[in-house]
Amino acid sequence: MSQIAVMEKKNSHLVDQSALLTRDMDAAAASRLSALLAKNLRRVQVGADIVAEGEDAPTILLVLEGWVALNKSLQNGQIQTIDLFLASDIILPTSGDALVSAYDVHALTDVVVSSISRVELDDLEISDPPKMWSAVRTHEARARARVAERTLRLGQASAETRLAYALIELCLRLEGAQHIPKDAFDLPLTQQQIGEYSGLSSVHVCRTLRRLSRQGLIDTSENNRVVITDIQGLAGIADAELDVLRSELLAPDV
Amino acid sequence: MSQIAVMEKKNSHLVDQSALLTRDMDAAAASRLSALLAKNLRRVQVGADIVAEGEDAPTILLVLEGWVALNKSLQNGQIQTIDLFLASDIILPTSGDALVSAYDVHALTDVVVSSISRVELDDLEISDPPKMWSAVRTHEARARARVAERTLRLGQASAETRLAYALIELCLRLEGAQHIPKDAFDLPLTQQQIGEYSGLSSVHVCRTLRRLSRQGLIDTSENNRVVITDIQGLAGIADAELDVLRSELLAPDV
DNA sequence: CGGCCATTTGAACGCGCTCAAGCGCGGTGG
DNA sequence: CCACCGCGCTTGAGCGCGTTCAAATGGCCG
Repeated sequence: MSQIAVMEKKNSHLVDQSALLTRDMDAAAASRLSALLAKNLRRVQVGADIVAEGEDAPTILLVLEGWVALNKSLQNGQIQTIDLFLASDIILPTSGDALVSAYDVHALTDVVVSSISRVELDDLEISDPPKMWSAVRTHEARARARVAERTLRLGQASAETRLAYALIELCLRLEGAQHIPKDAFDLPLTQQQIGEYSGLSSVHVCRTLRRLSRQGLIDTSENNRVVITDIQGLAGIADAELDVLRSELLAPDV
Repeated sequence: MSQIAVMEKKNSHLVDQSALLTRDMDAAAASRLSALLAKNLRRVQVGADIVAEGEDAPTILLVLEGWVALNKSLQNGQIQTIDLFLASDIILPTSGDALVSAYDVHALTDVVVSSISRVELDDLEISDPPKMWSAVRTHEARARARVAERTLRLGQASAETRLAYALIELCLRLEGAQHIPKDAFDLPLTQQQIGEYSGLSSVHVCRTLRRLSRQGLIDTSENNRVVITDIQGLAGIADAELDVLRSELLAPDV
């Protein structure tokens, strides 16, 4: 067995995440795409940038494992996290000009990603039907819904509401196939990073989390872990309805 | 001439905006799509909702004339404008479930729109190559860039920066084909609505606009009209570089 | 044990909000 | 014609939420 073949075997469970891209493709096209993704597999350590702002960026970036933040920052260094991505999510790091990234794509944990560059995409397009874009559109619709809900609260709601919402959002996104909220989960973000996500200072994140915790809504005693003890109460503070939110954020693949 | 034919003639300059969708299609497909858009043409008055939150929504909504706001609101009635759309922009009002809108789509001026519903889209897809999606993706990339830039400032920047940025953004989007910023333009928003766009109260919008005006950066003496008198200065306060921003927001159609 | 980083808590400031009153302008009707 | 609205803009006063600065505490690893 060649070294590459061994590597591909070892990583096969990761590339399986790409099933969402290859679905509906004919077998030949699907295997060509899988091979491309296996070739472009990349492991990135916690805290490193997967793509830096202003760098050349792939057109499509696939998260296979770990947590990824899409960040933008002001000249004074203040960071805002535009969106968070988990395993199986699709990141489109380029804005209009389709070459250079307008964002920092940051590894919040050790991460495994794969990617498709613009030229590779053009090569595929020649031979493969663009069924793939349908999956990309679904993911983009979910991302739009997430960003809109967060923007609403960032612009109009209190710190308590913003944080409660962030927790509810992550809780729902992590719930997976079975439709029960995952009310206890690892949250590999520092309070600083939670603040970057919700537009708050780390100090105020701390205060507000403790307040939620004192109200008996969450339990943060274990480090880097959140237990939601009263999801209805938390959803109330987040100004969210769980069912509605779920249908927005977890829309099925079309 | 039949009445419908007359109407289609009268509206032809509007449907021409759809050239961006039909580009690269073969003539037959293009004319079928144009006919569909002409059939679905709709005029909406200032202040009316084009699509209300929770209603069935078209998959693609095309703005042919006027200004449109994509709004979300909290239970207490507070409104946040997620994005603004001008003539020739494409709105994707559905989130995940692809049927019901998660937004209010609101006419800020008298507006002409057209739309393609999910079923119409499926019908087209059968016969027409999905070249159209390429245009949609381009527009979506621009929309993502806009939302990201605004989210960054909504989360991290002062009222002055947010407002300066909003003006710069609109100024660039209105500049059109020639690459000179349109430094004087009609702004058909009340200060209340500017506040909904930038996450500020109408009172503070007023104060901040006056401050910008006192600094000699803008002139708002004429009602519903903005003249940018020092675009470099304004860009400085907005924490933006005009060239970079332009390439993000006005990316060419691929 | 010491060193480092994240979290926690306190104190004080200030930006942007709310409440409230006044102003300017266009439209309507006596 | 002017009186009278109604709506949006303007300005003032005061408050409160979230910030910054600072110091103390806690947890993890060398």
